[in-house]
Amino acid sequence: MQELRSKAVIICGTTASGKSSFAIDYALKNNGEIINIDSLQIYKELPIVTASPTKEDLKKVPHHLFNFIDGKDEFSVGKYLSLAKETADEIISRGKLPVFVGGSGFYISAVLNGLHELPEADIKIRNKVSKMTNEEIAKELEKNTPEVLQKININDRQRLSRAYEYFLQEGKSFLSAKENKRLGALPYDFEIICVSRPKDEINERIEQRIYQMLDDGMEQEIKNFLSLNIPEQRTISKADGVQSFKKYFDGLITKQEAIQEMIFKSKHYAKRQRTWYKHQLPENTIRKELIG
RNA sequence: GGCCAGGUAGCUCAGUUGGUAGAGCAAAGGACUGAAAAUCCUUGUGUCGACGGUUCGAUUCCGCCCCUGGCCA
Repeated sequence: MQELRSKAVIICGTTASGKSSFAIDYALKNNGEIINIDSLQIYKELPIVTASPTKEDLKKVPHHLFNFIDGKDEFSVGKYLSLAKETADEIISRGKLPVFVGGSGFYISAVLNGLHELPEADIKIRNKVSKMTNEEIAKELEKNTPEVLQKININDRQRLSRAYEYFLQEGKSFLSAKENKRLGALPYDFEIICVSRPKDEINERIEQRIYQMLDDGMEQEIKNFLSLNIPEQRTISKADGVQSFKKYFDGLITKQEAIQEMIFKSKHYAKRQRTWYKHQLPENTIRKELIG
């Protein structure tokens, strides 16, 4: 006999696809509560830039895991996964439906499939590795676990560094880690809805939304954020628009150029999301084209 | 109207001492296992402004015309 699993829903879609308002409607109709599954809306510092839910949204239906992590703190999919499980279990215990909403493919994959059993990144080791050049890291990997270099491009700084960090922590090849079983997949019966819109429409909505963000006080928000001096390497600092506006504040480019750069970055992000959703989501995903 | 500088990829420009061209950005496709809005990989034929001339051969030299800036009338 198969155990009876609780139901849960994941609603994903590219940036500016309208997934958030779709999700609110969905939650209202299905006795649901919304759980964030977006890697940047997790942080509290940039609600406007990250298009986090508005006060009006929050009034309509309960939202969880939005804008609560301090940008200077380290965060990870692993941490997200346990928070997500806790939150969803609690929602289910109250007889409600968990409705995950967000665009981060990596997080969605973790929720659905779990993560390989391996230790979290160690900040001390990461800081040490961060001082090395790609060539130096590659040389060390070549010496110790040469097979990982077949899989990782030498320019792919992040994966290169992660593989070497893992070696330093565990003394083993990062590839062997991927043979470990996956743990922590959330034990629910998932319905996955991937919303989309024609590409031209997404592009237009991206532009419109950025002008709306400007009206909503994005410039001041970014200024405040920059005054916190959170390192540029942190993901929160790489939210689309932040570095572009920093260049504008520093007098390196015009405001119009900063806006244009932010638009380009957002379009690139949407592109990467499309690729991910096309190839990485499970077969039974419901693909839904939104209109209007 | 005169002089000067330009007109080369969707954009900004480089280049060809005459043998039909290449960067950045954009665009398209792809990868992805605790940093993921991250990180990375692949993809460049375009009447080289139009028309004539010289030449085996012109985007390159010459003439003329058109367009865009700037300066002078």
